[in-house]
Amino acid sequence: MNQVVTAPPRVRIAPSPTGDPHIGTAYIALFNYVFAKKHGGKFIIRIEDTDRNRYRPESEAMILDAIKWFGIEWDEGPDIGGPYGPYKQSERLPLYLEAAKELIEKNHAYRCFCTVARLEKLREVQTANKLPPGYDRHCRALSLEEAEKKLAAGEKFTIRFKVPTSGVTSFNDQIRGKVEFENARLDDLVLLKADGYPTYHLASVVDDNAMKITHVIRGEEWVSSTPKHVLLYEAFGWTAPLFTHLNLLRNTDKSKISKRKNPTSILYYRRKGILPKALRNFLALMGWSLGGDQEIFSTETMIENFTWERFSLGGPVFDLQKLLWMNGQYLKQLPDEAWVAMIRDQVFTEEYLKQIVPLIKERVQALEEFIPNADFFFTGDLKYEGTSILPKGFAAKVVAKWFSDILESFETLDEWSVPKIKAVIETFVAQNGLKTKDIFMPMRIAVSGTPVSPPLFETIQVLGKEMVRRRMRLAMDYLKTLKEPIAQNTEASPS
RNA sequence: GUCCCCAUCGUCUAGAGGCCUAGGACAUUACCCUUUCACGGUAAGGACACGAGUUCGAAUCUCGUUGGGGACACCA
Repeated sequence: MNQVVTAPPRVRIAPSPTGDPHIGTAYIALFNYVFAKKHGGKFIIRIEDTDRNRYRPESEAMILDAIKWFGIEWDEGPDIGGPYGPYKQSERLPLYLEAAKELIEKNHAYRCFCTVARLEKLREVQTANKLPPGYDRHCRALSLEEAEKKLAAGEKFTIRFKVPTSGVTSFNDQIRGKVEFENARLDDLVLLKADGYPTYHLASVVDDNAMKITHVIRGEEWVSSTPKHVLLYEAFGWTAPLFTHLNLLRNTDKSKISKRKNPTSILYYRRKGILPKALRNFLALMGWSLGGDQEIFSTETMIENFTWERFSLGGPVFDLQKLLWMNGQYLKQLPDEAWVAMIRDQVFTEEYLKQIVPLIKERVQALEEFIPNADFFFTGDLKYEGTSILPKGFAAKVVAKWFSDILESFETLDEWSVPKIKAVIETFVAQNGLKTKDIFMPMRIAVSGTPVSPPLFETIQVLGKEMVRRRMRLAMDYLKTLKEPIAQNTEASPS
């Protein structure tokens, strides 16, 4: 387990640009970075944009930006290049094609003409019969002629890996030790999709090899596909890197951290005013410790003292409260000048003020009224009280469900703009046979904390998706605490 | 359902067979400091999941049980 690192390691993180930069990415990045620096190696960022359905063009820049803010520097990456570029998988497509072809030639892969519908049906039947779902290797048995015929007929196909049907595949995880899987339990995974893009499995193996990655340090969710990767390395005749699977950050209920239950966007924490060094320290503690009682330590100290032995395997619950405490510790140490600069540069930014002013200026008569009218643009979590969040005649449970549905629609938005937000709300109102006023007041109170505020859609837009999501979730939590049978004519009173 | 991983206070963890009557931190409670609030200080409650074994001795090693998590996509 205490492996000796001889050559300088090359490690990478491989985020996919499918949305906001994720806190889990920062966590994994930190350990990759620290490990690399400890041993004088290189830390690389590679963008895995092979899923064109979930691809969000704005996401890549956001991820790089967020990691930069987080305070760890990469030695090679899509923006700065490096000796093994390009560092974006969509720009490396020929490589994967060639690799897939090579595997077919070596008889380690085959074309699969099964339709998505057939696979779905198959899975359905398997689950119904309580069998583990998996590909039944239907096309593996296809003769060469049959395959050629389908190919000539222009049938769509994927390329699947021919996984050995017997034997055992194992790997030595740097913190878990030897992990073994029976090959018979593995199914023939897709390497190349019908659209010509590779799956993660193919792309990451090909790239890790091409980029001379020595250590793959990634999340625990990859443990069960690692034997497939090992088998791929063998099929190619390449040496596999050393694997390390870190435990996943968890919600309070111990499930894998999710935006439903926690703010997961790095942007949220930046906006909140969490200091990068505090976040790094906190995330480091989610699985690693210096050894004694010291909890506050710098990333440099972590690098100096880093060993995998000090890593613990239990899935750590992400505790916002402790992060806040730790952030406070760091904040207190900062000189006043730093505070002034931070408030000017991060809180009252020109960009943010420019968005807020047009919403406020028509409702005030003197500048001093600005802050009281715009306070909720600058505060974080709001406190809800009373029952004014409930429209007359609706149960709290119902309103919570509204919020949940609207939040879901917000998630699908490809652009956070007033027209799109408006469309979501209006569609929702129409589909549920509500009156506009039914939903406006609850929404307004949820996002601004007050029944008197600037226009709703603009407010939502300016607050930003992360903040709106957070506040609506908190409002939903609050709604759940309201006693169901609300006395009809009770005045709204603080609870 | 199948496979894999994991298991110390509510939470993050220290603990690598005797230093453990299990230590620290967050949170909680009480008191002190204080015009208030906060900070700070002091204190309290609070855990080795269970059962077998190995051993003179087990939180620490082994096995089983239970519990939790992850994976089983033409997503990563």
